[in-house]
Amino acid sequence: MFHVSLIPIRSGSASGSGQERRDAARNRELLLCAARQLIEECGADGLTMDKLAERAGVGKGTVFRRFGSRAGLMMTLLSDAEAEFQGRFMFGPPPLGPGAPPLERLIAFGAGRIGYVLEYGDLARAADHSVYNKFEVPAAVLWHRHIEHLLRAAGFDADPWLMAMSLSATLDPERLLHAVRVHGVSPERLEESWRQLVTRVVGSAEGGIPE
Amino acid sequence: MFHVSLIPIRSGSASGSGQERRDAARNRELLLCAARQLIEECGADGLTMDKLAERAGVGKGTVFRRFGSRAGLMMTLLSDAEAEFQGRFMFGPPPLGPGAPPLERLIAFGAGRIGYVLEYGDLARAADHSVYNKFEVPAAVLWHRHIEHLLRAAGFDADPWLMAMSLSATLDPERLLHAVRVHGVSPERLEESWRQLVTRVVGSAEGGIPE
DNA sequence: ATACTAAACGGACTGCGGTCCGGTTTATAT
DNA sequence: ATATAAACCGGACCGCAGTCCGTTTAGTAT
Repeated sequence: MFHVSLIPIRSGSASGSGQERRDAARNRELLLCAARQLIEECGADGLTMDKLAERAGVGKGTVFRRFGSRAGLMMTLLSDAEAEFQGRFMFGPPPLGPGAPPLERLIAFGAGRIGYVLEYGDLARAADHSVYNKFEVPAAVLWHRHIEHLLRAAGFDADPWLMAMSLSATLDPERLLHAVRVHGVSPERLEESWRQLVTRVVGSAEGGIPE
Repeated sequence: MFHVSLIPIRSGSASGSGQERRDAARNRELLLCAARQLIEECGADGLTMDKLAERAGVGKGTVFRRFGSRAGLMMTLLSDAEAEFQGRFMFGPPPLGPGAPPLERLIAFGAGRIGYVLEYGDLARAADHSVYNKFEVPAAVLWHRHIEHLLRAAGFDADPWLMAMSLSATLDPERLLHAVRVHGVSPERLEESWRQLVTRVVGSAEGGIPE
């Protein structure tokens, strides 16, 4: 398993030019630690930026300088899991990773994403809840590109970009969680419906070449 | 064109038991009028509940008692257009209304919805932006049921409920507007991609019976 | 050690959606 | 006309995300 430059999730660690100042690093750890504590106590939805600042013993400005927004904080908290998932579908073993036929990979991608969303629940939803351009977040762009690429590889040649958007919409955390929590849909049912969807979309097109 | 009981969009007019009090009716009109003014001046996103209350010359509490929330206000503002659209796809002429084969109706439904969203833009987005259960709004439930019904009629028998959810996701105002405004996608491209999607989903299933 | 600068800090402040409750108005019954 | 109760009103109030700016601090050059 490589650790080559995945898509930068967030300024999780000392990246960019120069070093990170000591106090900044200390506060970052303090904040992340306090955030995990609070989420355990109140749930992701119960975490407020004020409580976080107070718990970590820093000013509110510091919280926002570090994470930019509430959604940014949530992304940072998810960044490990996210990087792991990215690693799996980009470099991992088939059928999720390269080596399987595109359709198989699409099916596995959806299943993986469904599992991810159900595992992290509110956290994933809160991370998506950036008021504007939640579609331009690096991770989201990567998923979109990945789906688009698999569609092309599977021989789908009618506007793969838009079709990838439609497929991404299906995997939206808010919708998935709503189906599961409000309507009691099982993860297996979600996966099966996703399988139906992508299978039919890719269609009886020749099936594409494994890669 | 019938005016039989469509799905109640919002408490648009004096519904329910008894009469609406005079002052209440007056204030409702004042508020709707002021809201339209403000949207013309500042756009839907620029409308705040405080500004609205001030402009209408009523207290803030009155605004929320009337509409419940910001999203509720937006829905009320859209209720005429919404009722008209509902009337068209439920009772209007084919291919949107009954009489055409299910697949044709599905295609027409998507096109209609795309047109609707693009026409009302931010207003439609703001109406959807109810923090919780934006999926349980009566109008949304109706669309979902309609799609599900058309899927069944078209011979799709593998979890039409979830598939309707996926298709609804594609028509989400936020996504559609993002594609158009940020990526310059044309309405025609959206419609064509929707056509591809539903055609493939319904698949080479026998095609269903016109109804 | 000292002086200097850029970065980080903190908390008061703003604007927003939404709630609450004591006072007021309207319709109805007498 | 008068009493009564329910519906309605207004605006102070709350919690929250996000911003601003005067102050402090960590590294660096001398």
